[in-house]
Formats: sequence, structure tokens, C-alpha cells
Amino acid sequence: MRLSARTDYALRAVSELAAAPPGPVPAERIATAQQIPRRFLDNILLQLRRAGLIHSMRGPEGGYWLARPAEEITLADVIVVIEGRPEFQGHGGYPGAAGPLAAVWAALREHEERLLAETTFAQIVAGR
Amino acid sequence: MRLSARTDYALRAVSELAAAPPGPVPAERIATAQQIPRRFLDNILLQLRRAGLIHSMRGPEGGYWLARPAEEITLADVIVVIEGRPEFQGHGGYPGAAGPLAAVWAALREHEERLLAETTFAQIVAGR
DNA sequence: CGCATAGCCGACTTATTAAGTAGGAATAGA
DNA sequence: TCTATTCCTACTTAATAAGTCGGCTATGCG
Repeated sequence: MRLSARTDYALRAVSELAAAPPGPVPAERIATAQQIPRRFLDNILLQLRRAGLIHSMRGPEGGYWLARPAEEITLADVIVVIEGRPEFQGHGGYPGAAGPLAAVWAALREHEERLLAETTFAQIVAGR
Repeated sequence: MRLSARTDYALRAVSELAAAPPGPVPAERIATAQQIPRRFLDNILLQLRRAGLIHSMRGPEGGYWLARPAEEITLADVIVVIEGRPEFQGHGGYPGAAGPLAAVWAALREHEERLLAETTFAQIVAGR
């Protein structure tokens, strides 16, 4: 479960939005709360918005908020947006003696995907 | 579960050794069987030997073999040698709302480590 | 209107790591 | 001595990650 800084930041930013009271949260506030470089965060929020996970509004009192209730957004949703769909080849076709290794990777991946797809930000905010 | 080519090759090479009849297996044979660039494989086998996982002998009829029976070598053993001990900080100290994320990573890592530490090359060779 | 506060956006830079290569020395057996 | 093989350090090259930069655009308020 390698996690890039970008993905990590994205998950933390969404957590912050999930925990905030209704209404726009400015990027600056998220950056401060989660210790994320401001410019970099802009970049990430943009990506989340384009994917439809969050909404935004400009101007004073502007900011970001979740597009859906926190109960309906999973960790997997965010990860997929940032890292793209996991490649399903990669470990395809191990020759000879190594063949069965593929089954191990498949088992690991399945468990990982299930946990990430079952955990919502409502749970995260609630302390899980 | 990100897997570098180096680690992947190492696991496949050890699988090949585990499947071979007793006696030295030349790197060339492993490279051919597992489609691994020869020079790169040399490099990896050297690392495995220095870690004590495999033994070697030079000259004609030389090659590599497992230092212990395949029942006693796990996937985790090889991975640790190649990638080093997983860093246990990294996800330390999530501020504010993101705090509970740490528990998710911990759960994932634990499951992953357990599976890798329980699977031996004897099982791999046997088809698991 | 005009100003302040925010988001929007593409391009750029820099550091690190991954993946593989090169060249040759040492050793074992025939 | 010849040949097959391991041993070892260092190098190169490409990709990715992480973050920066500069400036534009929209919104609300007085």
C-alpha cells in the first residue's frame, strides 16, 4: 500500500471537508489544518473538483465542500481520482515456477480494495 | 502493494531455485526461465546472497541454491532483503480530522505483512 | 465602480528513485 | 591454461514525485 504524498494530502483534505460544518471551506484553512503546501493543495483540489467529488465557489466566503454526503464518499473514490484506476495487468503471466505468485497478489489486492471501498469519510470523521 | 521490478524479479528467482532439483542453478538459467535481464539478475542474486538467503559457487557447474529449505523461506524474507524494513513512521501523526486514517493504514499493513510472512516458497512451488 | 478574497489553470523546476548497463576481477573445474 | 561462472563497484538514463510560479477569473461588498 504505497501512498504518494499527493494521495495522502487528498484524503486528508477530504477528511477536513467532511468534518467541517456545512458551507464552503477555503483552501487556506485546509492547508493550515492539514499542513499541506498551499499551492500544491490548490492543484489537488482542482483535480477532485473536476472528478466531481467536491464543489467550489469563488470570491470572498468562497471555498470547497463535498459534492455528496460524507457517508457516500469512500477512500477508494478519492484514491481512484488521484492515482487513476489500478493497472490490472502488471502481474500478468508469471512464467514457470513463479506462476502461483499471481494468486498472492490477487488476494492482497482484493482485500485492500474491499477495505478502501467500504470505508467512508463519515466513518473517518467519526473516529471509525 | 506496490512491487518494484527488482523485488518482483527477486521473488521469481527464488521461486525458480525452490522448484529446481538440489544443486547449483546458474544465473543464466534463471534469467531465461523468468525473463529477467541477465546483468540485473546478477545484481539481485548478489544481494540475496549477502543477506544469507541463498548460497553460491563459482566456476563451471557453479550457480545458486537456497540456504534453507523452501518451507522455511517466506515471501516476506525476500521482500525485506530487497526493499528494506518498511518504514513505520511515514503515516505518523495525522492532524485533526484526518487522524483516524492512520488506523486504516495500520490495518492494511498488518494484513499484508501477515500474508507475506505466512506464505513460503514451498507453497508457491506447490501451487499454493 | 473598484477592491479584496478567493478559486482556476497550465507550465515549469528540481530531487529522488527505478531500472538496467558496463567493465572487469576472482574462482572452480577439466 | 582455458572456460564457465560468480563477484563487485560504479555509471547512465528515464520516469515520477513533489512542489513552485505567474497570472487570470469570478464573487461579494462598500
